Amino acid sequence: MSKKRLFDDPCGIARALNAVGERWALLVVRELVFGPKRYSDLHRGLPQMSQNVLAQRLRELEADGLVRRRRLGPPAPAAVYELTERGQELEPVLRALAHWGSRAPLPEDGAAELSVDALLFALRATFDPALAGELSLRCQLDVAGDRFRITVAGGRLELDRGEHAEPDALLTVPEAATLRDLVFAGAALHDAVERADTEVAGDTARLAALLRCFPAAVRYPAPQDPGPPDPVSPGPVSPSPESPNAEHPDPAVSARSRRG
Amino acid sequence: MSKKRLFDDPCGIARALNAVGERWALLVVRELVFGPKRYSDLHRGLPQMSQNVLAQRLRELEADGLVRRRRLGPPAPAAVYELTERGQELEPVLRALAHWGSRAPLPEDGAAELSVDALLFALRATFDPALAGELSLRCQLDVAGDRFRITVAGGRLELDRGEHAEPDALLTVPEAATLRDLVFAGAALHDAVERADTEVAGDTARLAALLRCFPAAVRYPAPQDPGPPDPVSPGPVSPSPESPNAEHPDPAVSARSRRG
DNA sequence: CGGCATCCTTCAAGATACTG
DNA sequence: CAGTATCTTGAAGGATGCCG
Repeated sequence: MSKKRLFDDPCGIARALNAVGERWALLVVRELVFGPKRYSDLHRGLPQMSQNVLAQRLRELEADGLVRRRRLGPPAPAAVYELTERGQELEPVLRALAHWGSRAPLPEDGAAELSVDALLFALRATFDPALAGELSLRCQLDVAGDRFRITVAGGRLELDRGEHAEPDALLTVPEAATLRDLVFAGAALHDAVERADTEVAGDTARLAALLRCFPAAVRYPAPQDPGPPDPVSPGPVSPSPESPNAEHPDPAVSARSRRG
Repeated sequence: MSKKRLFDDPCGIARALNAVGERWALLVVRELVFGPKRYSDLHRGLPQMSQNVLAQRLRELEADGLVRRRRLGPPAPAAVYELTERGQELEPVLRALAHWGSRAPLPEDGAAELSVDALLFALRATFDPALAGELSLRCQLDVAGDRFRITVAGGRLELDRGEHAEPDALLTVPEAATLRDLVFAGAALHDAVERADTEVAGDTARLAALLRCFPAAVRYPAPQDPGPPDPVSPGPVSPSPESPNAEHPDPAVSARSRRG
């Protein structure tokens, strides 16, 4: 029961790091932001994390009141972990980290694949209202069997597990990498469909527009063609000031719920 | 030159943690958000961090392009560390962490004091526009010799190192703990002045109003009197979801007096 | 098979001392 | 003042075992 190593610092940042600053802790939270998961699903989303560390992080997060362990069954004696209210309040932290990290270099020799939840959270964090414009769309998304619903309206994006009653468009991809290429590597929708690993239905024009709403400064290598010339310097220092403060989601756009 | 231990995960959160996820890294960034500092000043702000780790973190942050090492002189052969543009872009991350952590429990047996920069950043992160109302104020702040300028207007707070040309109010405290008690422990301004360790000038009414704009869910123990009963449960789960803090019905703050 | 606990190795963190 | 060198402690990583 070795006591956790804590910062003896009353600063809020240090207190936050005392709860979620240990290695892997925030990635475990990331795997839980879209809903409860079982131990083995957590391990699937974080394959590089050794299981004893996963168990220990879960114990610590539970002791700190960020994660709740719930037993399902008895018919199916499975346990699931879910974020408490306090744990869900970490979403702005994850969002800020993901936004900043989306412009950080990819790890070299990166062989690991994005977990489904990581990819979908990246969409949440890197959605750009300016690129969306007046786009309004309800899209049903199926990634490797996991179903999500996307709603874009009024310059805002909502993304959760679940199903739309009447989606405007459907997108089905066999694995996370396919969607990753569509969104972050500039892969063309029709190419993916022609390779028969992707299915689309409904308003594919607006679906394609949706896929262009996520500007990743560090591009994934394009899957087949070199892609458009992207003048992003890989250097350590940000080359241009860009938009100095594109942070505050203060959309003066009034939400127009279309589609009756 | 041991290579840093990296997450092999293309997720933006993991990539961000590869840069600032190591122990102490974000606290070093915190110490630099208000401007450049020398090595010894960094060490003063983080006394519990051993020097070899500080040197290593600085090397890593510099290698990742978040921190720049700059030589001053030659008259004074001192080196300072400062955040690069990329490093300054971490402020939303720090802000989200500080906001979340301001509701986290204080470390038990906490003997350490807030660093000046940590305290001032806590003001940035926990300022509540709803509590500020229509307050408008330019305040000059002197904490243990460090000078900051605060500007509140239109429900927004600005806080930087520097001086106001024509401040509406002045506040001088000998150490960080004094300001901490005034803001987060509910200490009364006139009591601090009477103990002669604090000096105020100008519009003290609006200054007192400013000090009430920072709702900390986890209250510091009051410095001298037991203070108002604060029903904050130390339990692991947050007792009530939102804004349990009392709002002081003292809206006599809309004055617009001007000090010559 | 899912859900961990245990054992062992490796490497980062922590404390102290020391140098240009 | 601004770090580096050295040593010790302890967490992370990997494998395996156990139990319902």
